[in-house]
Amino acid sequence: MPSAKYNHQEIEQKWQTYWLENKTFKSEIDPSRPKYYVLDMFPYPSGDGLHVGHPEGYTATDILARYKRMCGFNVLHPMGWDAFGLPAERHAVRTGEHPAVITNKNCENFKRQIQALGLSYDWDREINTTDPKYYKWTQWIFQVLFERGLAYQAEAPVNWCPALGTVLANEEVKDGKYVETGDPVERRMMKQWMLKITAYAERLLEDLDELDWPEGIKTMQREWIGRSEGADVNFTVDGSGEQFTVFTTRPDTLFGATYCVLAPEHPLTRRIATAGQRAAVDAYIEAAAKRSAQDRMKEDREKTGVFTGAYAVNPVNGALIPIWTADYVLAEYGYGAIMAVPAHDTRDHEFARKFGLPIIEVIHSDGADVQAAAWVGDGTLVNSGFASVEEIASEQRARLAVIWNDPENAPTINGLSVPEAKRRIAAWLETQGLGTGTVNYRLRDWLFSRQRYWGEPFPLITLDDGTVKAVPVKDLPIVLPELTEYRPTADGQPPLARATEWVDTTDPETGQPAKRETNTMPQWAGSCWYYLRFCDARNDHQAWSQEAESYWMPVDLYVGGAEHAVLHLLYSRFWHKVLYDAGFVSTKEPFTKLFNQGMILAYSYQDAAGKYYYPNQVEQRDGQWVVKQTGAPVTSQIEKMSKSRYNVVNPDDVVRDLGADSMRLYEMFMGPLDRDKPWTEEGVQGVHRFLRRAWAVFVAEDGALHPKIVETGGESAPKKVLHHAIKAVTTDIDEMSFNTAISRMMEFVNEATRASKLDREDAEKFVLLLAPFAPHMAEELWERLGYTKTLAYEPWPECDESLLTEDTIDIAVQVLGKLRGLVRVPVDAPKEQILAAAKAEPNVQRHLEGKTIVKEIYVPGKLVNLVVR
RNA sequence: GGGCGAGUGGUGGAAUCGGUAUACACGACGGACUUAAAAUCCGUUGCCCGCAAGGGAUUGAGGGUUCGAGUCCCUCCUCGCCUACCA
Repeated sequence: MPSAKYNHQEIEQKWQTYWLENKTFKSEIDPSRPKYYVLDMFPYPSGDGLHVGHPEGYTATDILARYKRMCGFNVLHPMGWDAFGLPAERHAVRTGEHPAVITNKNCENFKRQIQALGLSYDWDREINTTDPKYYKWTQWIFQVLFERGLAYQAEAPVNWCPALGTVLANEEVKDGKYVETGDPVERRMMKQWMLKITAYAERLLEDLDELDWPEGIKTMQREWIGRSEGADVNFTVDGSGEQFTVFTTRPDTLFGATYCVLAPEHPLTRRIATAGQRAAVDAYIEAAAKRSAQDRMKEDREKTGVFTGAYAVNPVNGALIPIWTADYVLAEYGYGAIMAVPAHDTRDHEFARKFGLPIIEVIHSDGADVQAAAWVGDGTLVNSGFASVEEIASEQRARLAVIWNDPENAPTINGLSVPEAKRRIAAWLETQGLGTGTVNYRLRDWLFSRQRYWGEPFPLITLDDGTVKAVPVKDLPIVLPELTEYRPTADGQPPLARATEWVDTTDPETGQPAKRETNTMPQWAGSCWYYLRFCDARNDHQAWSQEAESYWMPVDLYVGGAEHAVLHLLYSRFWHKVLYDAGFVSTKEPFTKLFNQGMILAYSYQDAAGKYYYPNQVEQRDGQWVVKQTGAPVTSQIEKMSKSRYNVVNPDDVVRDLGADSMRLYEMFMGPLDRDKPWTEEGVQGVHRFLRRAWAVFVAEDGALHPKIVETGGESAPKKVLHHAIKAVTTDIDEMSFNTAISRMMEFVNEATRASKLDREDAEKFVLLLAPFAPHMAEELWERLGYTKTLAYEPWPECDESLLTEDTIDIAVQVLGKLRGLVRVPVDAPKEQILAAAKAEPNVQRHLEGKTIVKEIYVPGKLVNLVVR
């Protein structure tokens, strides 16, 4: 006997089991059907379990997946675990337990929680980045990069985090701290594996244009890549054979260069320092090295610097300009050296003012006083050139004779506009052999090694002579060795150095002794290509087959948080392009459309002392929030969910109390998917009530199908509302406006509740409409309507437009733009008739009295506006 | 400092192209059911004036374009996120 009440626990359990046992959502290549690949950013399975933010994106993609299946698409909708990472390693260090143990436990918990939400994943494609069967192929891709010369070792200034005992990527450091934990980070020189992402800078930038991604994310990637056009200019150090190159975006201001600055780390800085300045320079370099990135970022960082005592020759006019060293010049960008033009660069201006260096105007703009502030805008070139070489002071000419290819060709750009001057001077520099037009990128090569245990080992060996070789593919994966102690070694070596038997190996080709790499790959590695593995997740011979890749790729829709705007998304695009060049993938870009869901926030309650209270500890009295027990007033605010704020909502509780369908529906109903919005208990209750009302339309008190559902109800109010809903829900899903789609379904349920008869056909169509949103209830109702098979592949209902057209319509009548009445007219009434009816409307007449109509505006089917005087 | 986004009832939000602002939901209030409460159902509900008919103001502030502006343009304010010496 089917139960009468909406028992979400029973229903959800039943259908989740059904889907799993019948592998309802298993997807296989089927060239006869169009494919749709909809992907979630797979989670790091933390020990805290799922929070309500995860299901927001997952529900959105699940709705799309279920909808597309019903529309006849062959849908690929997979899930997996980005399971390497620091928390598991820290746990291992503390307990001595292998990180895989806790990792697998967490994965199981996540899986249980995700399955409890009724998400339609093809679990046969589940992957785990820490599984050797998976990371075998991560290692293989690394070798593809290595063999193409895109992986190299370099002594590089790195972000060393003493608390973690490892280096971090630039992207993982913000304000001198590790973004995840806030531990301070300092600079060190270390030999590291680097990936040459800069070789792809131009393509990573260009191909953004074709992507259907949020503009904000594209902008962030463009800025991260930071392309800037300019010129390399060579300077000689006066009185020594030394030379250095600077990069500038403003070669047009070369005549205004009054000094140069080398980064403290620049190799020449120490070398060119004169005897008199040496002590000061050495002290400055040392201080700069010690200064943490944190200090360098200080808000009111006053510019500092030291004169080296040396002078450079300005290549355009032979002037001697002092060379300083200062930490406002970054060693990692360009050449770590600049020419300073204080008149036209705010940073140089600030520095010049502080140290009394000359400021020469070379771009003139009326009203701009370059002595007071740098002028960075447009203008006309002044003080920039010579009619002939004779104009140049003889002493300067002598210096120029040495460096110019063509000593008779003096530069002149006076009177030109900025863009024209840039072109002219760049061309002149080239003929003189003093520089070239170049493009620079802010993007740096990707620091790819970590001094950790819980990551992919590098598939490389180093022979005694220093030769680095890739391990043959047949010998992959290089599996992590078992350790008893996961701490770095006493002398600062990564934990893998403890596995001496593992480190000491032999070259399988020559039998020579060799050593394995003790660094591991960063967490990004596994997530760089997981979307490709999903295409062919159980392939033991290849990372993926060409057949699977060409059928499923690219990802049609990728949904995740905006926090991965640059890192993961840029790295993935980079790997994908390398794989494209190597012929392993058929598309230039992996993710056609990207969508960022907003954050789910929550109310938190705090007393005057700053102490937080759980929502159930407070209540509202006369509009003021107070602590229930003490009556002490508290403030309520909307904040990010966090344990310390006592405002975390646990999805397990929601699923247990109100059901997965309510949880899903509520997260979609809260507001637009891409916006941040606060969770409220009343809100979930509200959608739960909607589901109960929907249930009551279908199921009578005795548990049988509700008698109001009849074979033919004729033209009924619910039918009309249903077809409106079909139309709106269909376009809303396509546009990912799930909140409005749900309100349309609510309108139908309200109407159907009121109605005494409901066409069986309409009842069925509504169930199909509801299915992507509340799949458990929909399946249950479908079964109660007499079907024995899942509705997952039933065709999506179609809207009958003829039902939406009305015989009569209401036309709004405005006088001078203000609404004064409504007239009901036949839908095909001619304009004249409508205008006449409008003017005849009593209230409209009152507003026309004593006035003359000067203009009549008629918007067909909408309104009439009468302009009077 | 720079970039992006957002500001609409008591609350979350809706309004496809410039065309009836406030759909849908929450909350609140009133009623039914109940010994009572919860749950459920029905009704009312943006603000001001008015018994009503109706009128007035209203989408962060101010200005503009237009027959007509939440929507387009300019100036400003507030909040959120991202970013920060990149030559």
